[in-house]
Amino acid sequence: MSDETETRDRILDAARSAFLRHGTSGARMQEIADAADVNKALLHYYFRTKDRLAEAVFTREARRLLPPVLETLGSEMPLDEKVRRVVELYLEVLPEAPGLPAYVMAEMHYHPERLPAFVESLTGATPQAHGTRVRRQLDAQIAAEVEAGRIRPIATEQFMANLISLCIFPFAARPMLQLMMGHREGDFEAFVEDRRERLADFFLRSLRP
Amino acid sequence: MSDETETRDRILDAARSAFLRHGTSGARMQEIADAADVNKALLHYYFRTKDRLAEAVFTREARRLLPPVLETLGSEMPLDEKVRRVVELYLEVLPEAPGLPAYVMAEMHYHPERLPAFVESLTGATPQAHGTRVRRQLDAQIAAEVEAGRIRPIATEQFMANLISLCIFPFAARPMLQLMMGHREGDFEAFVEDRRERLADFFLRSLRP
DNA sequence: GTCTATATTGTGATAGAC
DNA sequence: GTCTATCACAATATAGAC
Repeated sequence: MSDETETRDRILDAARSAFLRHGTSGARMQEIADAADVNKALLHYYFRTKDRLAEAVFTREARRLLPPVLETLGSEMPLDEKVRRVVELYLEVLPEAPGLPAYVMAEMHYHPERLPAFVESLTGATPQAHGTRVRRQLDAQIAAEVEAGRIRPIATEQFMANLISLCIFPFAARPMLQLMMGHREGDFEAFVEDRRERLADFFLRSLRP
Repeated sequence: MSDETETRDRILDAARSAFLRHGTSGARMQEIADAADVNKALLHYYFRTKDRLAEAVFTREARRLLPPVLETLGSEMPLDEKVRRVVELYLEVLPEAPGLPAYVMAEMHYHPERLPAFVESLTGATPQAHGTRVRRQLDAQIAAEVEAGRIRPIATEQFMANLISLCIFPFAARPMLQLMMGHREGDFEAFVEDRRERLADFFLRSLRP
């Protein structure tokens, strides 16, 4: 049973790699089995279908990304700290996961109907509950900061969209960015390093009165 | 031959719809044929393989998005005008193309080796040429603005990444954003409308000294 | 250019031994 | 739990008539 979970994890790792490189339907069960060093039949033994295997991978990856960010945004932490924390979280994890954001966004478009149940199983709460909790917390904080004259008025939706866009997009569009910027070996890593130091300030500065 | 191009376009439209909804390998030739109201064999007559059909769709879509933006960024236009123009371009086109950014980004990750040749065929110039032209033009403009004390120093790469991220990401991650924001029918459109008016200012404000 | 019919291979999934 | 062998069908691609 240590073997059991070890094999299961090996399959998940192999599947993750294949799915991120080819997409769910582009990946081949045979390739995953080979990479996990097991037989194809074993994939079905553990996950029944390709679709469920993809779901397991998707869930495992999302669990690393969504909960910490939602928790941070919905917390009592001061607004500027939240911004720094979210930037930190994303720029820490995403460099280790090339292809993940693009894969996730594409799959979300291909199966939007699965999303609500997915988030629910992920957080233990209905999406609406999370949505409104984060939403209200940010609404209140932004209103208070505006009232105190520390930031300009901004719609909470735009605040969230801007922050998350700046964190995730460069990783999702990495091949295009590298091309546009004439990147060579290692340039992207340096770009990200620079970004880790400056992104939060860039964002916060745009909120100044 | 008016028939010829008309049929070809009908196939491209049908393929576009299928690819954006299911991805290249997830889409079925039969579905495309049905939607275009032709037989499957005709798809191969016009495009030989599914892969070439996908490439044709990809190219046609990218041709609408990349050249105008690269041209704007590489032009002699003042920096703040460039920002407003790029925001305008993207927020004008992307609402009509749900699923396109996510599809494009995923496919770029699945076939990064095709990208250089693709950009070359698209713009008639090598990616490096475009890259450096846009790059140098922006480098010079940013340096001049900094020198004049009108903006804070910022690396050109961060400038470009930030601008493009803010424009494209919300459309690429639309399903997730809608969920996080508790959107109902029409809410996303209102969000985009608001964004069209405020995004350029948000970005430019972050550059202020 | 467009169709029907068919070839052929790829691929997810299962049966059953060990 | 893991394997070998195989099924069943889905899906791309082609041949050839009209």
